[in-house]
Order: sequence, then structure tokens, then C-alpha cells
Amino acid sequence: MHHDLTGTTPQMSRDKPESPRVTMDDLAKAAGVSKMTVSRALSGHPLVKTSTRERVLHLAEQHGFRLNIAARNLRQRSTRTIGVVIEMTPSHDRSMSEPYPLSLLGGIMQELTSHAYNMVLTTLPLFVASPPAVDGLILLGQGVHEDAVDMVQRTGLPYVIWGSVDGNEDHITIGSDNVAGGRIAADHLLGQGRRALAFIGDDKHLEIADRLRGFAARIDEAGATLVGQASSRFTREGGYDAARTLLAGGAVFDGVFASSDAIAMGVITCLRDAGHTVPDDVAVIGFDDAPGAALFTPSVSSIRQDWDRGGKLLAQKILALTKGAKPLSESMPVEIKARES
Amino acid sequence: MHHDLTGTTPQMSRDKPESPRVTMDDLAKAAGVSKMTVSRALSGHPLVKTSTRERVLHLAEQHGFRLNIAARNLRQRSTRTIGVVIEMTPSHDRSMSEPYPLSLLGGIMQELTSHAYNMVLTTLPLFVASPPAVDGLILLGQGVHEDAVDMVQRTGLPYVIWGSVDGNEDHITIGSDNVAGGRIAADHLLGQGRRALAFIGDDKHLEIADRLRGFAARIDEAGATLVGQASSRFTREGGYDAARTLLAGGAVFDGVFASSDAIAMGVITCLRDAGHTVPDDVAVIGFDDAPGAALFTPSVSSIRQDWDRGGKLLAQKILALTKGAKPLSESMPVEIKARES
DNA sequence: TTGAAAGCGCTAACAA
DNA sequence: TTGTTAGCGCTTTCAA
Repeated sequence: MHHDLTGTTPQMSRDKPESPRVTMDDLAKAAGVSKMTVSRALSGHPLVKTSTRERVLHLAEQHGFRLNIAARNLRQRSTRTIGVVIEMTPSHDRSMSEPYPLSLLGGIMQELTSHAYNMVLTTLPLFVASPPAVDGLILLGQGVHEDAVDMVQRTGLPYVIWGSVDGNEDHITIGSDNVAGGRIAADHLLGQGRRALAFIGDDKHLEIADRLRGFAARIDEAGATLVGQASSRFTREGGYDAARTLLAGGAVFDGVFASSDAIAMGVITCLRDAGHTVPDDVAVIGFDDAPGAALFTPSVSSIRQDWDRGGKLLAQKILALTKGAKPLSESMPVEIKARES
Repeated sequence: MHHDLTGTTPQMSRDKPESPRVTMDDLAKAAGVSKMTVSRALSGHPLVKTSTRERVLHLAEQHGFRLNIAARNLRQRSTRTIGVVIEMTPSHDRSMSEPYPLSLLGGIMQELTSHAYNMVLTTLPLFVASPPAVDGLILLGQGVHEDAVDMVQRTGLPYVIWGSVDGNEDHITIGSDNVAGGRIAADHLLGQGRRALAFIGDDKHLEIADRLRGFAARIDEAGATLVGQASSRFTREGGYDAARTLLAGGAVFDGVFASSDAIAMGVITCLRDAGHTVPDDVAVIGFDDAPGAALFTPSVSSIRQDWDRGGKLLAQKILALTKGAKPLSESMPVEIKARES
């Protein structure tokens, strides 16, 4: 008995088979077996007779069968997909200045991939307006608006956050030890004999606030002074403006901790424009060890985060969560990259 | 009549509601309406009486209902999700040297987001081993292996490619006009009086081959000479090694076209190490206008691609395809960023 | 303005 | 080794 599979699809042009939409039922009829056997054969189930499997596989190939993933997702109650919610579209040609760069996504991807999970990238507004089918979420950044966390929380999906790791175990957070990063930055400047220090960065971000906290604490311990502080966007322009504001306010400092490398470059440029030399008059240290930090003149000292590992941890924790485990928050050490600035 | 929704879910701890799994059926019973009315109310269907809608919405909120996207995807035969297949995991701290940087993904995301589509990132092996539910695919890079295209083609899904745009309309391709880029690079060097030129890059990549083609053609027209050529990975180290190979082979040149900025930096470093000055002895031009190009010393001249627009075009075309339209391939102009090198 | 029936395409569970 | 039954949770279609 012969079944004309193509005949079941009414609207198709002959040159370009519009949508063959061959289902397992079709294959089953063609092979003279049940739908179930087809399913087993295609998924490599060991109990299928080899000859049967081969016949089914051949027919599937021949008819261009492709599994309907959406159907399987529904039936299995699992999508093998994790959503990554980013705060901003990762655009602009200044990937350098992005707080959550490719490396973090890279780490996440590697780990998800090795567990045969997919990753869907989304923004918070899109996630709310048109949610993708996922088993769990990774939230990149609590940002200034902690309502991002709220929004995600109310979806009822398991989630983990990249950000500031406090003791609060309401949610699972992975992040660099920003407080330690701040202390290390202070140590670096103090070690060069700097005593009047300034901080530049937006401490409405929890992570930045942590850096400032560690920085200020260490300065205090050492008996030096935090003489100034200015908020800044994560860009060179932001750093430039912030430094100018500080100088205009009459602040006198010989060391600056900028909360990103892009900001640090802006600060350095501004200092020079104002007639100061870097690092002789003022030493500057940034954060992130961005690709450009080593290329800038002078090369920019920085605090390096292990983004790759961070991404992997995020992925591991969310996968554990979806499997019912109870992973813990984790904070990762940072390290200094001392350079000319 | 009262329905205890939570009672339908046997295994749940009281402190942390494990999986409420409230369905529309549950809401329907609780609201004393049909499943269908619940569906309509939740999706904002205009024919639902306001009071009914409000009651349903309230109950949904109260019971923490969340739509099962997988079920909807199956029923609607659409996932509102586009897959982006990248060739490599976007890792390493040298995002600078990545051929397909964040900006391209950024452009894609912006466009997809504004059409309420999601984007799932995947690699070719993962896509084959564990395909996500998508309506279409964007392939980033034909790469060296054109079998990537084959693999994708046989899934039967609509797809578009970022890469070298030839006349071939077998598949829809978006890409920069790499041939023109090569010509512009040649012009730039020739304009500085350089006559003995070299090319560094892996012309097994179709896009790189295009750049070389344009470069060589223009040189030829001008009566100058392409005196050497070496393959290279897309990294600084690759560029360094390639330049050394070229020098070791006895090639004498006063201008180099490197197929990426990272390569160009490696080349410059190598030339210096060999006692040549840049740009006096040898002028160098790169490709991509990577973030680091302007920061390097000397700053690196480069050919800029409009990745943001490229991403948007890719997204537009794939969306058009999934809607049954027949969009065309498109090649985008590039522009020169002349700097010190 | 609402509802009943049907089924999207697949696989878990059980039976043979 | 294979098949049968019964849905997964939603929306389309048609009827009221």
C-alpha cells in the first residue's frame, strides 16, 4: 500500500516544496508501523529492531521529515532552553564599554551548549511583551531598577542573577567580589604613595556601590582620604565629564578609581586636557580589564573579572535549579592588572 | 462554587510553591466561564465583556497563572523566535578580534525585538544535536566550511546568511561589499605612494577572498604590485606570525592590507620588532574598525562595516521570509577610517 | 458575547 | 519488539 505523503499538503508549489509538514503519523503509515515506533526509531531508542529503524530513518530522510520541536516541548514539559535577560541591546560600536560583554555570554553559552541546552537572548520589555518558551532565566544585572528582578520573579520561573552578591539568599546571585575589587584598587593607589583619592562611577548600581564601599573602607583603614566622588555613565564621554565636574568643583586628588575602563580612559583624557600628567600627577585605575585597556596610552591599570567563569557558573546554577536542586550564591575573586596609568 | 486550584497540584511545599501549574482550565472553572473565554480575556480579545475580563485577569494574577508558551507555539504553529547560528562560541577576552561582534547581534536583536520576536543563539553542532523551536534562521558566516549552509538548508527552515554576496540567489545573503573594501584599502595605500603591497588574511573565507580580489584588482589597475600574501587567523598573534613569515620569505613591501584590525596590530608589532617603522617604512590598513583600532599606537587605519545595519537587514529579511515574502540579497557599502598607520 | 468540539504533533505509560 | 491510549495546554472553528 502506498501513501502519497505530498498529497496531504494541499498548497505547495512543485519547484519549492512550501511546507511539507510531514508528521510522524505520515511516516508511520508509509512505513507500516505505529507512530510510536517512528518516534522511537528517530530518537534512537534501543528497543527498535534495526531493520525497522533503518526503514523509518530512510523514509524520514526521503520525505524531508523534521521533528516539530514545539510539540515535543509541550509533551515533555521542557524546552531545553534558558532565557538570558539583558538590560540593554548590546549595540554601539563601543562594546568595550558594555558592562556585560561577550565573554559573559560566551561562558553561559559554552556551559549550556555542553549540556545540550539552548539560549534565548531577550530584553526585559520583550520578555514581558512576548515571552519565549524557556525552562529558566539568567538575569544579567540587577541594574538600577530592582524591579527587573521583581518582574522576573513573578513569572514563577527559576532564575539566577549576575550582580552584587549580598548575604540575602532570596535569590541566587553570581558575581565578582566587587568589595574586594575596590579594596585592591585602593591598595594599588596607596602603594604608589597616593593619599588623596577620588571615585568615579554610578553607585546606584549595586555592584558599583560595592566597589566604592571596598575602596572607601581600605582608604579609611590606611588613613588616607576619599576627597571626591562623581557619578558617570559607562562610557568614555561619561568619564570625561565626571572628571571635569570633579576638577571644576575644586577637588585635588592624586589617584582615581574609575568603575570601568572606558570611564578610566575618559578620565585620563580629561586630566591631560586639564594639564595634569598621568600617572605622575594622578594615577588612574579602571575596572573590567576591557580589551582596550592595554592598548590605550598610557595603558590602563584595571581590576579583572573572570567573566568566562561567571558565565559558566550562571549556567550551572540555573540548570541545577531547573532540576530541582538548591544551588547557592557565589562570589568570584578578582585580580589586578597593573599597567602604566 | 469554589475550586481549590492548589489542590490540583499534589507535590508542593507550602513555603515555596514548587509548580502551581495553573492552566486555563483551572481559571475557567474558578471563574465559572469556559476555557475559551479565559483565553480571550487574557489575550485582550475585544469581544469579552469588561467585567468578565477583569474577573479572569484578577483570578489569573491571584493564582499566579502563567501561559504555557510551548502549548501556544504548538497550536499556533509559530514560535515568534528566530535562531542565530554562530560559528564559534563568542568567548575569549579579545572580543575585538571576533569577526562577528556584539554589534551585529545588537542590530539583529533590535530589529527582532521591535517585531516582538525572540532570538535564540546557537552553534551549528548544538543546533544539530538539540534544535531549538524556531521559525527561521540567521547564519552568521559561511565560514570555511560551506557545509554549515548545507546543514541548515536541510532543516527545511527559512534562513538568511551573513557573508559574501555573490550573484547566486540560491540563498539570501547580506554582507558588506568586501570587494569594494579591498579596492578602497588599495586606494588608500596607493594614495600614499606605496607601490609594493602585501595582503594578510585567510582567503579560504569567502569574505576575505572578496577583499583580496578587490585589493588585487585595484593594485593591478594602478600598475603597482602585490608582492606577497600570507594567511592568518583573526588574532594579533596570527597577524604577527603571518608578517614574520612574509618577511622571512624575503618579501619587500611598503604597504599592507590586513583583513582584520587585530591582525593589523599584530603585523605592526612584528614590523617594528623587525626594525621597520610604521607608517614611514610600511603603511598598514586593517578591516572592521574594531574598538581597539583607534586606541592602538599608532592608531590603525581601517575599513568600517556597518554591522548595526547589517544585523537589522538580516532580521528584516528572515522575518519577511517566514511571512512568505521573497526578499533579495543585499550588499552594504563600507567606508574608510584613515588613521596614523 | 460565550461555549463546545477538535486537534496542533509529539511522547509517557502501559499493554501486548 | 511494537502498539494503544491518553493526554501536554492552548487556540481555531463553528455554533449558539
